[in-house]
Order: sequence, then structure tokens, then C-alpha cells
Amino acid sequence: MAQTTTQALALVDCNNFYVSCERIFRPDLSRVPMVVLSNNDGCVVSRSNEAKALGIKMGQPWFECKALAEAHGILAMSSNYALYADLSNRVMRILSDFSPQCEVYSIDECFVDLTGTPGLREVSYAMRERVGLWTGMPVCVGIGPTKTLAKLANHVAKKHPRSRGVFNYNALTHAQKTQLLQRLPVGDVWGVGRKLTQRLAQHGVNTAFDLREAHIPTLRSAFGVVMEKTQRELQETACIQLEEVASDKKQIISSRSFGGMVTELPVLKDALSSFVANACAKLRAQKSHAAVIQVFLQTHRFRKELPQYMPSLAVPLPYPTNDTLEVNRWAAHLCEHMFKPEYAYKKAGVMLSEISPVTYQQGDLLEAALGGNQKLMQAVDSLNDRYGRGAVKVSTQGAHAGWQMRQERKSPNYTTSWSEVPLV
DNA sequence: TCTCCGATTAGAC
DNA sequence: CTAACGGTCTAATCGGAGA
Repeated sequence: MAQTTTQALALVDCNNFYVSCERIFRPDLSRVPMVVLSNNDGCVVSRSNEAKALGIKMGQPWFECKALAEAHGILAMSSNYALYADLSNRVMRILSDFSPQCEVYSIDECFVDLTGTPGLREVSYAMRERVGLWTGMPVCVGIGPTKTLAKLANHVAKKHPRSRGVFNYNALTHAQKTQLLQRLPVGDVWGVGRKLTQRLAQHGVNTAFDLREAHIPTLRSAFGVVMEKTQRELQETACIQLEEVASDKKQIISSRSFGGMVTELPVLKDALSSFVANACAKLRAQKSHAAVIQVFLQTHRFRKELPQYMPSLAVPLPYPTNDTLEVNRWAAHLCEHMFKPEYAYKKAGVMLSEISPVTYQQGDLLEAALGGNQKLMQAVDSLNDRYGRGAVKVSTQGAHAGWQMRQERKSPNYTTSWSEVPLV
């Protein structure tokens, strides 16, 4: 039997990513307790260490934090996704120099395959230092034989300052591994969330160690195949492969909560046309088209005293499309169909599904028959790529104000817009 | 009875 | 100083409809 080397998979994860992005351009904030808010300035989605220490919870609604924030001078900023995406790309490019095999797992995380690389510790510190030096972004590195254990190692690196930002699970003895897993709550394991933590506790599984050692058939039948994979990954058998090329989306959603309540049909349709433009642009970017269009409306789900209405309607198209104008017509129809004037709406969205790749032949053969806005769409995409989303709009998009989200605390686009770079 | 499909659930970030 | 709680995506699983 061929002896295979143990995988050395590094998970590089940015610390408090959104907050760190903001601080890169505002070094004066480096010790200020601060948070970054979700769209609509709704929830906390990133916290500085100081904010964590003050008890601000991940995902907490901002209005709930107001008192604490005022008492301690916690600064809140709106999220600036153009800035974060740009910094993310810079970090990922640097990491890709360390291995030909990388998977960009999320905006702030990257798996880097270092299998066979000598001097893992030194390489890990080098990654940290180079990213820090070239971008100002602080990162931690966790190394393990599987993705789940690399995640776990990263968690240890983040939590223990003595690790100086790097933790290598592979370097532990068997006894040390066991000791570490015994000290980790099972909820800290990748793939085990709140609900599963509760259910696992009923089976006496409370730590990562308990999960690693659990009776396999029982676990399998009570929790399914996903949990079994997680267990095997804890046992150092790789079940979740590195995926270097991002696969095409199977479903594209564009939705938003409104800044206030919306009661008028034209405003809803206006919002929807923006969502459609956004979703279709994503669809075209991956050279696909969709055969099902779905629109949904929602009243304010947290205002229980108000009447609730959450309709959703889908149309299967006779042939797939990625044409903004065409999808827009369908979306408007669906919206009119569901709209009831007696409700106040707080959110709406568009979903594209049954997505398949556009083949050259299909485009060629069908274009004439379908009236073809393909050239127009290409022009729209390239202008929006160059001058920023929203530079070119179609139809009534933007004609009616009143739905845009709140974003009262946004930083300038330091890296993607010359006009927003401060001059001093 | 088997299969397919839509809805629901759980997770990640 | 009102009123104030994200957005996208995937995979597995469940339950009913229809063959």
C-alpha cells in the first residue's frame, strides 16, 4: 500500500476582517472599540477585540447595543463592501504566492495547501508577515490534516495570543491532540452550529473529543451523513476536498430590507428592478442563464403587531434568459400579482434558479429569434465594471426613492474611487 | 412502492 | 429625535404527489 504524506492544509483567516479593513485607513481607530454593521445598519457583523470584550455579540441588532455603545464610546460603521472586496483580493493574491493550490473559501478566509512544504512554522509566519506588511491586514494561520482540523487549529491560533497567530495541529503528539479536543466545546467545531450543539448534548457529546470518539452507526443514524463527515475529518481522514476553482452558482438571490416601510407599488417595482439588474449581472458574469424567476415580498417580520404577508411567486420561463429587461418585465408582473395595498412592506427580492451555462451555439441560434438584448447587456456590464455598479441603469430603476437602505456611517471607498480618497 | 419535487432545516460567513 | 433586527448560498432531509 502506498504511504501518503499527511496533508498540511493551512487555513488563513483575517482577524475581525471588516473592522480591520476600516482600521487600515484609519490608524487613529486602532484602539477604539468599534463594530461594522450589516446592510441597513441593522446588525453587528464584525467586532474589534475591544468591542468583544465589552460584551457586544456577533449578529446583535445595533439598536440593542446603543446604551452600551454610548456608555463606552463604541464606534459603529456601515459596511463598505467595495472596500472589503478589494482588500480581500489583495490578501488572496499574496497567499497564492505560497502555494499553487489555494481555495478562497470566503471574503476573509483561504485554505492554502502546504503539503510537502518544509518549515511549516516559518512559512506560516512568513505568510502572516507578508500579508501584514503589504496590506496591513492581521491574519492567523491554522494547520491541520483536514479542513475541519485546519479550521480548529486556526481557532486556537486566534484565541491564544501565545501562539503568535500560528497553530500547527500536525505537530502535536496523539496525547496533545486528545487533550486539546477535550478542552474544546463541540460547538467550536466547523459545521456544528447552535441546534446541533443542543442535540449532540442530549447524546452526551459535549466536546470535540466526544464527537471524534462517538459511536459511528449511532451518530450516523441520529445526525446524518454531514456529521459523519465531520467526525471522520476530526479523525484525520479528509472528506472535504480543496476546491480550487469556484463553481458556478446554482441559485442567485438579490434582496434587501428597505430603509423604511414601503406601501406603494411603483416603489416596490423600482426596488425590484434594481435587484433584477444586480442578479442578472451576476448571472452574465458566470456566463449562465436562468429558467425560473421568483419574486418575494415581505412585511416587517419583527413588528408582530402589524399584519404579516410574505408572498412569493415563481415563473418557469419557456427558455432560459439572462436579459435584465426581460427578467424585469416578469418581475414587475409577479410583483403586481402579489401586491396588496393594505400591507406595509419591509423587504423584497428576486431569485433566479434552474441556472445553466450559456453555450455558444445556444446564444448564436436563439439571439435573432429572441430579439436579443445581448449586445446591450454586454455594454451595460462593461460600463458598470469600469465605472462602478449603478453607473448605467435600465428602465425605471432609481426613479422612485423611498426604499434604499440606511447607511449612515459608511467610510470612503479608499481603494476603488479616486474621488473618495481624502486629500490630507 | 418507488421516485421525484418542493419546502424546510441547518450551517457558514 | 422619530424607529430601530443582514444577505447569499449549499446540502441534506422530509413529506406528499404522482407514476
